[in-house]
Parts: sequence; structure tokens; C-alpha cells
Amino acid sequence: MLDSCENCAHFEDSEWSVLGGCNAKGLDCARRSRHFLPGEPVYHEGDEPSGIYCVSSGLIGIRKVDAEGDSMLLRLVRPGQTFGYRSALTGAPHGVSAEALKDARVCHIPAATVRKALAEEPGLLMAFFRHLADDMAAAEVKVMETVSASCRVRFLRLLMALGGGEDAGLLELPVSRQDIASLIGVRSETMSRVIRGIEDEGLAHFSGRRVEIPDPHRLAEESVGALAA
Amino acid sequence: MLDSCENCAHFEDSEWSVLGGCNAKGLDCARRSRHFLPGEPVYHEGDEPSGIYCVSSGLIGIRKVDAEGDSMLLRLVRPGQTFGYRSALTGAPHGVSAEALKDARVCHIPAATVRKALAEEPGLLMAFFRHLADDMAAAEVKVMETVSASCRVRFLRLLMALGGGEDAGLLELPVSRQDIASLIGVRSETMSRVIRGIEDEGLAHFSGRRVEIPDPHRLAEESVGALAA
DNA sequence: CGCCAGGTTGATTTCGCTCAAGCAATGTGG
DNA sequence: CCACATTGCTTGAGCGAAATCAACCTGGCG
Repeated sequence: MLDSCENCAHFEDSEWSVLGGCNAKGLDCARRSRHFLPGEPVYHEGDEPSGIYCVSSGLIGIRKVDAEGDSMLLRLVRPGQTFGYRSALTGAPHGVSAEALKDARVCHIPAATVRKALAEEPGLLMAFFRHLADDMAAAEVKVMETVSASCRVRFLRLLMALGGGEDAGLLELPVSRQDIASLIGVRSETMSRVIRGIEDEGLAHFSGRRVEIPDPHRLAEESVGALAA
Repeated sequence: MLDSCENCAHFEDSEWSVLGGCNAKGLDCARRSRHFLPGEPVYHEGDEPSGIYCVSSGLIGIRKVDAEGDSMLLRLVRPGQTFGYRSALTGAPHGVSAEALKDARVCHIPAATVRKALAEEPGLLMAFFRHLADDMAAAEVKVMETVSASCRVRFLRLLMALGGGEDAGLLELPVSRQDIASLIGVRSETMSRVIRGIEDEGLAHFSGRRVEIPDPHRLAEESVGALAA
């Protein structure tokens, strides 16, 4: 059983790691792994929850569309992370949609199995609570940034976040520029201009989805604020 | 014991209602009620959590300050609602601050009591999970609105939310106009202008904190989008 | 080959911010 | 009781960041 949950490369980081051997076994039997093509939806806003999802490879995007019909990319879900747990645990319909952003393999754990695991292992709910608390903190930061920081600064911060925190001189944009734009809440035309501006200043070099950052330290400085001078 | 938790006017709506009699009793003994003056802080960003708070009267505001130092009012907490539970349950420092917005009475349930109640009544954690899920959904909507809707529309929607959903022809702004502005992420000057515009169109009439809405239906129509005509 | 989605660029407009002043209500100390 | 500061709110003038509208380019693909 090489591809079991316990042998999953990300098992230790996931909420499931709190489960004891017996329940982890049940998890393994009940789960179904499925492949998604780029753009393919996992679930839609308003759908009834059917369980919890776990990304084993690829990339998943969480979207929301507002009353006027325009949609926004709220966050990315990377391999090893779970999603859809909020509705699965509360029973309320999904408030957001999820779709594959590149070729992805996703495990699905049926609601019945989740309920069983929750009942037998109290720590599991706490693990999901922590996950949700982290997401909430990120959402609060996003609200703050959206109102106070320029789109240039928001993009620089996103670059830093994608770069893995500190001094990664080279990184790959995980999604299309349109999606990047949507992620920071700007139009794609504006995204183009911002990127061009950054390119012209030599802060970073963009070719396709490859981004080269000659001086990560300088980029970090610029991303803290709109210091004029 | 007239002012016990079970007799609290809001007990049934709160997370504590899942507790059986015996635990509710413990809750009652351990809690400490305290008065806060307007502007007085309950806790600050970065503070270590010391328990869960419950508003019995008045109004509490949840704020966050960003890197540049400017703060924003993220949400309001009304009588009967709990706050501070996120950090209390995860153990992480508070990511936001809380302060009284008007004279308020707030109960504090110490961390030890919370832990005990959680251990004895598994449903309690789920109740807080639901609360957090609701807050998260609201935060997601806020992100969407902030990027897509004009400040005018955001304010109209806030009015509708404050009005209690549908056709309340008269309502009272719970906080100062500065705070209203902060709540929807605009400058107070802009807030003034938006209010004046709405006043001039006869959509609503403002005097002090009293708002009169002659035609709630029309207001609802305008708040769905920026329909140009 | 023609089409189309993703991306870039330019011209123009608009919304909300900034800076600056003014006003009413409230408080405060002499 | 008055001179004065303070706080909350309003108004005006001007500016600038980002949206909008409109081409246009590019590479991939049927």
C-alpha cells in the first residue's frame, strides 16, 4: 500500500496526523483519489457538502462570485492541504467554489467517514479549528491590505509570500497573470502595468511564469510600504 | 441568582447553550463580569489569550492595525455574542484587538474553565467552529465587496445589514461616523460625501446617528449594484 | 489558415484620497 | 462666565491610482 495516507508525503503536516492507526486505516479505505484537469471544478458555490478534500498534487483555487457576477480568486490550496472542510463540518452549503488550477490529484474523504473519525478522535476537530483560524487570520490581513495598500505593494507582498518567505532569488508563478490579478483584486490590465513597472525598475525580471529576483532584500523593503522619498 | 448565565437574555443563542446543567453551573461560578468605558480596550493585538469574552450589554469593536500603523474596524460584537475565542482555543496570541465602542458589560470566562468545559462537552468546540465559520464567510464577503463595490454601495449594504435585513424604516447607527467609515474601509471625508449624496437623493435621511429610510425597497435595489440606468 | 485566449499597451475617465479650512458641540481651566 | 482647546463632522480644491474602453499582438490549436 504505497499510496496510503500514512505514506503520503504530506501526512505529518495534515490534520489527519492526529488520528491513531486504526482510524487512519479507515481513512485510507474510504478515500477516493481523482484526477482533475486545469479549470475543472471540484465543487460549486451553493453545493451541498459531501466530504473533505485533500490535495495530493497540483494546485486548487478557491473562488467566490459576488452578486454582480464577477468572480475572484480568494486563495490557493497546495499539496498536503485540506479544503472543503468548513461546509463538511458545519453541514452548510459551500460558500465558495473550488477548481483545479493545474493538473491535480485530489483525495475525497466521504462525510460518513469524517463523522466517524470526528466522533472517535476529538483532536481532529481542533486540528480543523486551527486550520480555519489560520485562514481567518489570512482573510483579515487581506481585508486590511486591500483597503490600505496600493496594488503594487500588494503584488510585491504576494511575490514574497510565493517566494517562500525570505531570500529565494528565483520563483515560478503558480497561475496565469489573470488569476494573479484576481488574487490581489485588480484588473489584468493593471497587473500588466504593475509588472512592467517593477521590471523597469529592475526589482524583478519576468519571463512567462518565471520570476527572477536579483535583490530579495530590496524587494522586501519596498513591500513594507509606499515609502516615497 | 438572577444574573446567572442560564438566565442571561442571550443564553440560548450563545455557544454555551450546548453545555449541560452541571457545566453551565461551573461557567457561572468562574465568570467575572466587568464594565468598560467607551474606547477602553479589552485586549490588544499580540496579547496572550486569557479566556473567552461574552458581551452582556453595550457594543464591542474588533480592530486591527496594519504594518503602516493605520487601524481598521473589522466587525462589531453585540450583546449575547462571544469574542476572543479564537486565540483562547488555539493558544496563539490575539491577531486583533477588542475595545468597547460604548458603555459595555462583558463577562470573562477564564481559560482553565474553558478547557474544562471543552473536555467534558465535545459539542462546545463544534459550536465555536460554527461561529468561526460564520465569521470567515463574512470576511470572504467583505474581501469581495471591498474590491468590487463602490464605497457608496458598501455603505448602503451596511445600512441594510444594520437595519436588520429587510424593511426597517428607522434605524440607529451604532457607532460614530468615523468608525462607520473605518468599517467599510474609507476615509471619514468620503463618508461625509457619500452620506450627503444619499441624503440629496432622498434615499435616506440622516440626523445625528438616527437614520430614516422612506423607501427600504428602493434602497435594497440600489445596494445590489451600481446600475447606471 | 483563421480563430481565440492570454497578455500588453495607450487614451481617457472616475472614484476616492490628500490637504486644507471651517463649524458646531463639548469640555476645561482661569 | 468667558477664552480656549479639543473632538466629530462637513466642505472644497486638486490630484493620482486604478478602472474602463479600445486596439493590438502573440502563440497555440483545430
